[in-house]
Amino acid sequence: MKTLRVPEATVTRLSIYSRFLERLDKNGVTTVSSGDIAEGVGVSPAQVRKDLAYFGEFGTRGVGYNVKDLMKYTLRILGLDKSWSLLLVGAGNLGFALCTYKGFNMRGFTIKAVFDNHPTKVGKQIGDLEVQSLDSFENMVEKYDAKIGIIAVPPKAAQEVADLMVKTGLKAILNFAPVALNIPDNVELRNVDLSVKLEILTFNLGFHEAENI
Amino acid sequence: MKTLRVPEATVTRLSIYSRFLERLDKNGVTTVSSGDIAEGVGVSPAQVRKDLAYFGEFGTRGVGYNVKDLMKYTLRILGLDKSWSLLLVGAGNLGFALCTYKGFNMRGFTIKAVFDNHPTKVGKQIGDLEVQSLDSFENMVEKYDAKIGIIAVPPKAAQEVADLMVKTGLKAILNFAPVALNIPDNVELRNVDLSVKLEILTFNLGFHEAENI
DNA sequence: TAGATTGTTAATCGATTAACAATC
DNA sequence: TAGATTGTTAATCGATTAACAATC
Repeated sequence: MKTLRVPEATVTRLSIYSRFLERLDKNGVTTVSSGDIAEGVGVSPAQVRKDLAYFGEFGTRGVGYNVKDLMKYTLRILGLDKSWSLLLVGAGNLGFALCTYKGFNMRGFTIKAVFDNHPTKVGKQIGDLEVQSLDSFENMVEKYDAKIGIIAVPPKAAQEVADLMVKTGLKAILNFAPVALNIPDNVELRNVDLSVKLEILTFNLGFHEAENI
Repeated sequence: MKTLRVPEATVTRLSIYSRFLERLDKNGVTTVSSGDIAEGVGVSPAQVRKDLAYFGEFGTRGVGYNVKDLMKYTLRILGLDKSWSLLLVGAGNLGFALCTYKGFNMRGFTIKAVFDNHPTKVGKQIGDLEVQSLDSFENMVEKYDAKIGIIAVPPKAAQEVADLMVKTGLKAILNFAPVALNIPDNVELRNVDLSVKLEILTFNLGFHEAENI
């Protein structure tokens, strides 16, 4: 069996191509070349073709790719041909923003329940969800057959929440708390760190200034 | 001159080491080895030493690193030995969450002004900031000597906001809108894409299932 | 001194880029 | 057919890992 390991960078770009293709499709574009995609998302045409080649042959030489087809293929590859139930822990401002974030729904993600252990938060309404105590977490995992949890609690509480998610059988965690979590290998973990990218910017700003001296 | 290009991955990790060192320092730890750091943030000891070696020799053989010193060095390298003024455009839920996000302040970032062009948003209070119309953007860039802008508007409005930021002289942009922005080379741009990492998770979940068949 | 740990070099690994034959 | 564009291979580039001399 041909089990070529797919670089994570390729998956990241695939997600971006996929969204770009949705936009083209919405605008009525029917055919697209690797060069068009490359220009639209800011990579090289060779990169686009190489990335797609990990998964099959989707284009026609001399012509390009059918937008609707390629869009569907990329969505399927990413696992987005079905919808995903998310459980969110942390009903602070970030949790609230994530609950109402349109970008998730547009890609087939639905936050089914929000949890927080702070007494002032429990019972609060966020959109059409009522914030629940963590006591009901396990029940909700079952009820919604959830596989993915989102952590949006302060750093100190994050590991405890992660442990709960692992214990209750979630298979993947998206962590917004700026700490390194300890998680068994069979659970997927990715971190979104809101300030790291900002620090890359300040690093680069400082560096450029230094070069001018 | 020794101008070794620093990989962006190294800068990213440096930001993470830096925060870990702050935590150690707060806990009263005075000395740390590359192995300790590696374990704390989930990389290899060799990686830690290699990353630091881009910037100098900060440790003592046989001993390790002085926590407080290394913390200060990493902060300085990242440009965080001074504070940074941020201008945020987009007073939706995400903008609100970013305004109140503690993680920024803890690293020396302060959002000085929030902007939105929607009539229902202008004048609204977010913490101690009043949402302003974009008409005052240029004035605020000057007033706060801002170098960095944050975009937290819907995808369709993002390019227009980016153009304004470039025109008014900002040097770096952190973009939360899920679109590829067109920006001149002399302005730094980084994107935080909230759903891409989620899609890496679903990709990996699907892939693992397939392997079991 | 013996043990520990750094800084650095060389080896390995992996990802990107360039080039081009295949083919519509 | 001529022009365009894919899929794929080979070459290049860059980052990570392993190993170890230096040295506290």
